Amino acid sequence: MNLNVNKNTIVPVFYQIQEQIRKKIEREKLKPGTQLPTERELEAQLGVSRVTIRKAIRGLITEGYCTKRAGKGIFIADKKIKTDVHSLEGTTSLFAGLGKELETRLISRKVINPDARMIKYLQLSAVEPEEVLVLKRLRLVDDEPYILETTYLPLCIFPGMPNGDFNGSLYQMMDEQYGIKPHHASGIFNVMMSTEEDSKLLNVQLNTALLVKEVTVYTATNLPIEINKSVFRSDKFKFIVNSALKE
Amino acid sequence: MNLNVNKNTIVPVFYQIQEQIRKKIEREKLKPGTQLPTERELEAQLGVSRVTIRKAIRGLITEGYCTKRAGKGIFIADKKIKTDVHSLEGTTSLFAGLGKELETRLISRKVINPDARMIKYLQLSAVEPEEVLVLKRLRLVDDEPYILETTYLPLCIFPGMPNGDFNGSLYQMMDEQYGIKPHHASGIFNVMMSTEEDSKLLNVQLNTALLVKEVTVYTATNLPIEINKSVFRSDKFKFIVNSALKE
DNA sequence: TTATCGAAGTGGGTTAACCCACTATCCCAT
DNA sequence: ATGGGATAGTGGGTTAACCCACTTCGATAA
Repeated sequence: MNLNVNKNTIVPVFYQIQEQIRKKIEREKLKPGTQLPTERELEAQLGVSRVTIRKAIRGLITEGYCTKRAGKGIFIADKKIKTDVHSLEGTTSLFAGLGKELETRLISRKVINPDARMIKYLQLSAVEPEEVLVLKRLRLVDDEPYILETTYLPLCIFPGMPNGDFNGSLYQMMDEQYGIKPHHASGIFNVMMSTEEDSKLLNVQLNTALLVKEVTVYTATNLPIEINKSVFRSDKFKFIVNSALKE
Repeated sequence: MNLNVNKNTIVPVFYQIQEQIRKKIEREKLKPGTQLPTERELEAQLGVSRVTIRKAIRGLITEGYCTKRAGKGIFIADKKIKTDVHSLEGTTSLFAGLGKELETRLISRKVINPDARMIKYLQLSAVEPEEVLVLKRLRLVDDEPYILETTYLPLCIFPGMPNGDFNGSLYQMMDEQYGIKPHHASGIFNVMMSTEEDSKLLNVQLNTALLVKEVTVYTATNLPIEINKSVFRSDKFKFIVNSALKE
């Protein structure tokens, strides 16, 4: 690996290692898919403790440069997919555009009574709120999970929806079966650490940094039709921003 | 603090602690500004090692729930500012709208020869590229750093710019002195770990997760006038997304 | 009174050692 | 030939101990 460490400096050892590996990846001296030496090998080669090695790698994982898998090893991550932070219907069509085949796997479907937050964003009746269909779907490419998407759909707008087949494009289904077209959306974008469930489904280590986009989707007439929470693996995505400055 | 830990489970101890504190913050049982017990106190109270405590807190810091300061302690972070991922000119006006006084501190100004990336994005001459003014500016509120902004301005468009005063709104200056108005922008949005310089300037620990927006700004006639790289403290900001779906 | 220094307390970094869960492989019994 | 189980190797988690840098604040000295 050709790394070296200077202990007679204020710069933390874990940081020195992290930066050297990062630079090798950026300069493409380490290519996607390459396996790094094992933690115990790096420990011996560099003469530092395993804890320090792991601290160095953890930062690289947060930024999406590396992935780890217990029992297997540490690997250089593939290049990130650029996705537009705006385009929502993109999820299905984005991957088609990239020539990648997107698989959608339904994790769970249930009908629930909405909480205060959903009532507010979906503009449901405060007195007798309609039920909401909650879909949790995993988006995968080549059997590797990319996005965990949770969708909240008011049943008053989509009656009979709970019996649908959710392995295709949801927006196509809305259009074909209900004549409803999503038009615009607003919401927030943030960083979170993976929970146990996220980790299992997205096949990442517990407590990995993930990117979350949570938006309310409206029709052209400003009728809210969906709350969409998408959790993106940070080693798989970077986000494109296209802004028009306000007047 | 009223935390407890169960060691007879597969769920990692650090994660149990992290989740309990997170929930207390979300339920507002722990309010912004509150100081948490010291690492050594938590260690004693919970009967776990200090390393485990620190691992738990680190996740909360990445998500922006907590901040730490050597010599001082661990604190619950203030609520995040919601900022529109679109509006660029916002930086100065956003804070005005929030009733917060934004201070801009010039960190460095230099004139450089652009590299290949800048030539491409600023559409400079490939043969004899014009020089570029690089401004690094820190944006602060109440003496607390919020954003580290690096701006690349082609001197062919802004002659004489290097002698300006950069403690106000840059876009106002462009308009008043050069008659140039930013109109739209495009670029990427991502997560990164703080470098040594970032950490010092933004007053966060080395290797803290930060949010980066890097865009090229254009006039209404599609003339590129600026590359803007803004590094946001993840404990200070969440980002608003407003999308119009494409046809 | 004021400036300075140092002690105490905070988080930051590192180590060596240990046990566990997950993965792959290989060998053996069927 | 094949299924199953032991085994070795990977990362995941945790501990106790140590030293360091930064902050605070009080005691001391000018």
